[in-house]
Amino acid sequence: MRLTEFRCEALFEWSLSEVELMHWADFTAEKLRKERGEKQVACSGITPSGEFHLGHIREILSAEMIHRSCLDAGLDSRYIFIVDSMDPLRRVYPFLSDEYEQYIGCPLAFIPAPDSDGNPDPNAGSYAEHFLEPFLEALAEIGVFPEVIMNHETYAGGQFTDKVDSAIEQADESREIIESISGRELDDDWFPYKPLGSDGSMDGVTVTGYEKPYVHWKDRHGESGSADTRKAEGKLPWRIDWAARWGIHGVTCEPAGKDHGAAGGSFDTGLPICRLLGSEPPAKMVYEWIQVKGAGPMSSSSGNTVGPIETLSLVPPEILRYLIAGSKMNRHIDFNTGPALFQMADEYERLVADPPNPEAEDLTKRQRVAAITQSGAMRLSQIERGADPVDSLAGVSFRHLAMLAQIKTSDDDVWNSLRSSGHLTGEPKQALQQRLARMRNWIGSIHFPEDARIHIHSQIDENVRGELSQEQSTFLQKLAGELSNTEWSDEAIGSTIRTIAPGCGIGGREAYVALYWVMLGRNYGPKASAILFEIGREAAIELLTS
RNA sequence: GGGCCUGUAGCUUAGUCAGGUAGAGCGCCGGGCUUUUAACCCGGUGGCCGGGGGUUCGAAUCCCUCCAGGCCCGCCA
Repeated sequence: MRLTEFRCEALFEWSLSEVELMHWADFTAEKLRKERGEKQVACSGITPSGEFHLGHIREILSAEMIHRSCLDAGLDSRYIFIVDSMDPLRRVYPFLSDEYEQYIGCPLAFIPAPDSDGNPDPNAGSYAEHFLEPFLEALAEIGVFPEVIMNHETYAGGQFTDKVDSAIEQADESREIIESISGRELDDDWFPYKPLGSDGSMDGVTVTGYEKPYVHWKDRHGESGSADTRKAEGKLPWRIDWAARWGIHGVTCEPAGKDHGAAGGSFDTGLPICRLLGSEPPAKMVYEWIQVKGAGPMSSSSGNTVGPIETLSLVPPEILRYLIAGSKMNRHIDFNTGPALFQMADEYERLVADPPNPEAEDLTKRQRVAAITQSGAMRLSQIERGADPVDSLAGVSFRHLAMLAQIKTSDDDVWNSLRSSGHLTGEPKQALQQRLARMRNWIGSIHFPEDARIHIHSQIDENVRGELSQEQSTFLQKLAGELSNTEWSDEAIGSTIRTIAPGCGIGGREAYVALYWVMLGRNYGPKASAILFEIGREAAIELLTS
């Protein structure tokens, strides 16, 4: 704990003189302090339409890491997560039944959630909540606990009223900003507020007048009415809504995807609109796309990308955080749930085992930059802020767990194995249990790399038989005979192997190579005695004598 | 058409903003550990920093230009 505090202090010291040598989140925190002072509000948002992807995770983690960096730098920081629950249902998604046609244009907060068949279920709560819930659970797994703000509640609470009034009073200016910056032409009947019609949809509703706080409308059914701007009876159009909420919540930082960041995109129009409505906007900050690819055919039409929930079911959360923390924001991330996961885990574990020390004196500028960046990435990758990275490994390497999970079918056997090898004392912590669960998911999925898969043969392959020397064959025969009397434990089997080998005229290496050849069809592998143990006495003897 | 980002070793990349001898990890090769956590340790291999031009004593870094890739400009992060 004290060490962590010291490191944060040290980072801050660096920042004063060598701001450029910081991790991007720390750099941003420092920049925010200079521009906006001690109070910071980091923000990210999501539309709970049900279509989530990893880009959302990148956005959220970027904001959350900046928030953590602000806290680490001693700033008074909040991280808010705005749910666009007032956004309308735009189309009938593939996972919805046609019955949702009737809800198009209605705010997601006000329409029913689908049941398992995709039909509206009046007893399942709101659509927005329904999809938000599992997403928030996923966020909790990666250590993200935002202040959740449902945008429809902000409308219902009247917090938007002044902004709405301001936008309507300055409708011409708003229009001018959007048209000149985005380059697109707005319809003549464009109005900076979209009231809900008689059927609860904002589609086909025309504004007929404004008398604060009421927006009068006429809808496609010929009905007319008035929307109270102090309530959730309508909303601002996206480009204005976004700009308005910056002011309402005092947002000082909100990373946006590069679609919003493009010239003329919603960030560019948001900045002047936010000022038009009387508030100071956050500085423009844009992050690149992220893509996580998996193996095999996926439901998604665009290649075979893996969604955030599925990714989290396979990838350890700190590794996912590290993927984001270790990449610069403007860097496109291509990741896969195959071999790259092993590599990323290796890299992470190397850093944990041998933490970079930015304070070392004999470092070149380059090395110091790397050390600072890496130690920042490690710090921000922890699920719990301030936690010791060593704890995240729970004492077991990713590769070791991959092996154990394959040869031990029961979790208890894995724990026993870890106890006997000294990796574990007592009962496994929840973190370790989850690691194993994810590992099993991964191994059981098509994403697990084929060459990391252990295929235990049930009999000697003919090609393999040809490779074996006379001595090796003799060894295998003798071993088979001996195994029928050997105590069936990992250790005893190992000892038997080592005892028999010399008597067959071969060294230990050749003996093991022979064993691996017949068991796995390869000349190397995980601990041989452990595999034999797992195969079981009878099957093992059958294999060796086949 | 307008704009943004990227191009450095076989792969992933650091360094680019404030120019000062190209760094790292993985892979690969060799050796060690009298042999197993696909581990670990030591050594080695490997880059005209996308091409060309310019500024400079000096350029991966700044300027111009070209090439290649990705993306945005319809509320898809």
